[in-house]
Amino acid sequence: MKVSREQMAENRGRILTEAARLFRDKGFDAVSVAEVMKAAGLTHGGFYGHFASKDDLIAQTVAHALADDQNTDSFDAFLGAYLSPSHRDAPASGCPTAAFASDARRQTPEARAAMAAGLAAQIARLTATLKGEGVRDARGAAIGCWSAAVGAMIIARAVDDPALSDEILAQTKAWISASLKV
Amino acid sequence: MKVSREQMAENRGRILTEAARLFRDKGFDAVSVAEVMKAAGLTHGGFYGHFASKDDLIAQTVAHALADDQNTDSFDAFLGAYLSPSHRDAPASGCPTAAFASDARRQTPEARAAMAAGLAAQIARLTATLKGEGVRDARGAAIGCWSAAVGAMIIARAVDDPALSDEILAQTKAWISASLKV
DNA sequence: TGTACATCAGTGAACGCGCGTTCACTGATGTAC
DNA sequence: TGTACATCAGTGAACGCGCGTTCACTGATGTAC
Repeated sequence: MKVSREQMAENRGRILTEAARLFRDKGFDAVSVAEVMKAAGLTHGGFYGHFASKDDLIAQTVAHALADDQNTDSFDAFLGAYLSPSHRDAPASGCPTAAFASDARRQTPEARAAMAAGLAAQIARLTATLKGEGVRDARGAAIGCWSAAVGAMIIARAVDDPALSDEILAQTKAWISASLKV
Repeated sequence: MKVSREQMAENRGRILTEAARLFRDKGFDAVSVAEVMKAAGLTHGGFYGHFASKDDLIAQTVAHALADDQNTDSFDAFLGAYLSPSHRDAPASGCPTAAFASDARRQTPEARAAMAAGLAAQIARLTATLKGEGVRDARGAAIGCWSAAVGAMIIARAVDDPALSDEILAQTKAWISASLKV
């Protein structure tokens, strides 16, 4: 049955939100179109009224998830929240860069372009924050810090030894902080 | 037809080598058992004489690929080779940590344990190298450097803007070097 | 404002396809004598 | 050392399954009068 224009826009938004959650949790390949639609409270057949293909959904989800990313805190507060065990243990609602970056390489040009745009925006945000805190070569530091934070999160999630995982988060956090105090 | 014991051992080794190459290039999900066997010059039916399942192959490939990792160079030489465009552009023969870490989260306990063991060994190797070069808190620095190097490689590969990708590698390399000179 | 009807968002059965895995078979290996 | 035969690594057809995608249909929406 047809639904109102507002309802349709809301449905589309819910598909994107649920896709962002499921893709971050399980990866692009392991989540089916039917699973996303069911999570959004719809049936799978209606999917193609909203998106051209699963690849199209992936590209739009990457763009949507990275655009939502904000970090207006002080750098220390941001880093503390990012490299925390609770962020590590909740990938479904966590950083889309850490969740999507590895798979992005194998996605369509549209998805990779969205990734590049989101990354450039995040680097710009971090550069502004660090510059405001008096860090010299703020852009170089922003790129280095962001690489270290994303890398530590991916590695900490890969490991099933909780002590090693905690140590990777804590040591990386300490190392980033120390290198900014120069 | 039956083959000699030596031939069988050689076949098994070739399956693991080809799996390591294909999995690094395309990811675990996108490579089929038949594709691995064909790359090793065999047919898919014989696979289950060597491995219990595809998951078993994944776990053994992760263990095998990470065990082969060595870096006996000076830290600067290692870092220069690691964060190079040529390494970024050849994931199939490149660092297995950068290739497997993100997907490891969703693999079997056996694969995750192999990941943890490989990571612990790599951190120990880097710690020894840095300690030998007079770095204080060598373990903390090793963990921070490794997180940054792996994160930069994953991000540089995710982006389809060559200038941004090159900048991520170069700036991360410079940032790591600078933070070790303190 | 009220009515008639064209539009179209969503439904669910169906499709072709490739996957992981199984299994009856083949024929070279390697052991028992 | 030579022969007979049991073993078993590898083959390739076949399986059941879940996937992305299509499509005829339904019925509420929203427009024309």
